[in-house]
Amino acid sequence: MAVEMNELQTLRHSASHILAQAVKRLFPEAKLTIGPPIDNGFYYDFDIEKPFSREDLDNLEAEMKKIVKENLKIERFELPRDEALELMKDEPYKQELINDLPEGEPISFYKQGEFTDLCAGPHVRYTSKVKAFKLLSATGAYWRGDEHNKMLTRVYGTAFQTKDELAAHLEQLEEAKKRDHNKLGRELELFTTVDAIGQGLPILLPKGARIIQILQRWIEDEEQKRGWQLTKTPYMAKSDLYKISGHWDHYRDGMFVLGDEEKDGEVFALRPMTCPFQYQVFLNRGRSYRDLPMRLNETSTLFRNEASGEMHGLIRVRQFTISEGHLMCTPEQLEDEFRSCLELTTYTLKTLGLYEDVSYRFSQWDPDDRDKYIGTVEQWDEAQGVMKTILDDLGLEYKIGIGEAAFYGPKLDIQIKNVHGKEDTLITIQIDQMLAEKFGMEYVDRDGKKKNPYIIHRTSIGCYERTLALLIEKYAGAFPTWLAPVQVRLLPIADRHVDYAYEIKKKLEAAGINRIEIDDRSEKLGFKLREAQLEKIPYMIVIGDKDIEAGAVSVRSRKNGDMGSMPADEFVKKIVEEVETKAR
RNA sequence: GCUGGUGUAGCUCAAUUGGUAGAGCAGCUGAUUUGUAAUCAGCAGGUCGCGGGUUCGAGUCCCAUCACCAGCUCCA
Repeated sequence: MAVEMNELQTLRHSASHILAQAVKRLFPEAKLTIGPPIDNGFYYDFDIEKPFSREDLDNLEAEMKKIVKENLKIERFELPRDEALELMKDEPYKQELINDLPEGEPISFYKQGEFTDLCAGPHVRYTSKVKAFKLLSATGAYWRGDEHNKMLTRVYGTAFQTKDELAAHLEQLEEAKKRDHNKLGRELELFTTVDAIGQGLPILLPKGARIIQILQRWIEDEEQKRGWQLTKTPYMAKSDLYKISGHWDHYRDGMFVLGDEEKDGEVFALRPMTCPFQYQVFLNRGRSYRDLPMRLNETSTLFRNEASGEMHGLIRVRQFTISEGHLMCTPEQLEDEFRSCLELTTYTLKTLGLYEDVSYRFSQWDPDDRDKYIGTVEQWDEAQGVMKTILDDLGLEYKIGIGEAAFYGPKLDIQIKNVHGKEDTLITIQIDQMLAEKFGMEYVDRDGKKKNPYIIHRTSIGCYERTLALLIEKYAGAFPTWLAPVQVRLLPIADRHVDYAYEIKKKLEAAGINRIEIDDRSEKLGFKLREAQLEKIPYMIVIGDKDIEAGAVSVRSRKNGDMGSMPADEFVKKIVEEVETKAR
């Protein structure tokens, strides 16, 4: 059965076969596995003794060009299972794939010149169709995506209909690198890392910390307005707590455990999630249905012992701070409360300018991987059923992620792609009907009976580090004025203009605009900034005799260029409005 | 954790086959007082990621380790 593919995907698929053919010519001992088209190109995985170097890739690319020039016809044929296995007798991975094909499924091959590959197709008809391609990298990848399997060598490449499109794509990859938060964030002095502190533990420098402070104050106030109560709970707890929650059994590898269980009577662990701590607020006294919904929020620092190869800039770290809330409610309240959690995320995403960049994923459990989860099949069916009803009522477009659920319940994950196209979860809203039972959380209902509340786990803005990373990439470091770590830079032309610059600074500060730099050479406060930093500042104000005479400022904006001279008060009014409306 | 790559001054990069570590920008000091986001001069700055080894001699070769990058796996 041929897989659905558009023209470009078909072209890329054929490019991957040409790559495989080139590999077989130059490295005959290489074993073939699979080579599909992907979002921006294609890859092919090979089992080979020594991974390909960049030089190998260049040689392979040259060989591919030859194959294209040879203009080989690409022909499809089918074989019965025994003949298929015989044809692929030197290709163990292909044999495995053949054996996995269900009975009755046709076993198809594609042949081009001396090269034949087991493949469902489709393909272009001649190798000469694949004119514009490039091999990008060689990395490791597990056979069938399973870390217990052998690591293969994966070659990534891309292909386009025309050379111009290819060139444009490669150019775009270069541009993306310039926006990469991990590079730009360091250049702009938002964060840094230090060998002696360790992996996944970034230092937020003053400018980066300031942005996070602005975000945090904004979101805490917003949550309060929407009925969320702030809590502050401990950063660690005895193992007892995690044994109740199930973390000890299901999340142990992800935790930093302090002390030795064998030697010490008590063992502590840093918290990887806020849930079990915040539940204690609910448990503080007996609860009635009148207490519900109870919306608790915390700006919560979490610690997760991620595997060493996982850390990445500010996107994946071992210590992070998240706006994490837990909402206890009755079954009747669940849908409305879920909706309001979603509305809050829509509001934050729209304000930040990320709304149009996200997609939704309904993350469900994997019934075949029971060890990963607590609860019964019935409980999961119920929780996922409730969530599906809510999502469908909301008319939300989502894809389904099997095996992406939390160990205690299904999630609505709000996904976003970074500048390299890699997807991560920015925000999550989860429905949990299991932990309340484990923790003995109950409320007395109207009918006098004790019941377990539903719990919604949710974040409003995600974790500050990751959100900052995506904002850096979204704006290429040129943050909207309300977020910019430097909003205005004042540049007095001569010493006699310095006093006036400080007057302007005072005026701005009185109006709440307080991220200001003055280039004051007489006081030796002036400093040069790298170009990369300068062009990110929203406003530069040049001050000279004419301005002082007129009580004006000469404004140059990042967005609109030279805006000429305007009364100082007018500029203050303008920038205040821009900040208050959080204009982008 | 796995595969591969990288690590020289705050940043960006140099350093023949192993033979005394260089430059620009940033920094400091001084001069300049200027109309639209790099004014001029001088000075200083490095146990070449850290630790071993080979060698008369290591930034260059070998081993180990840490960190960073890409990808896989895993996840907010």
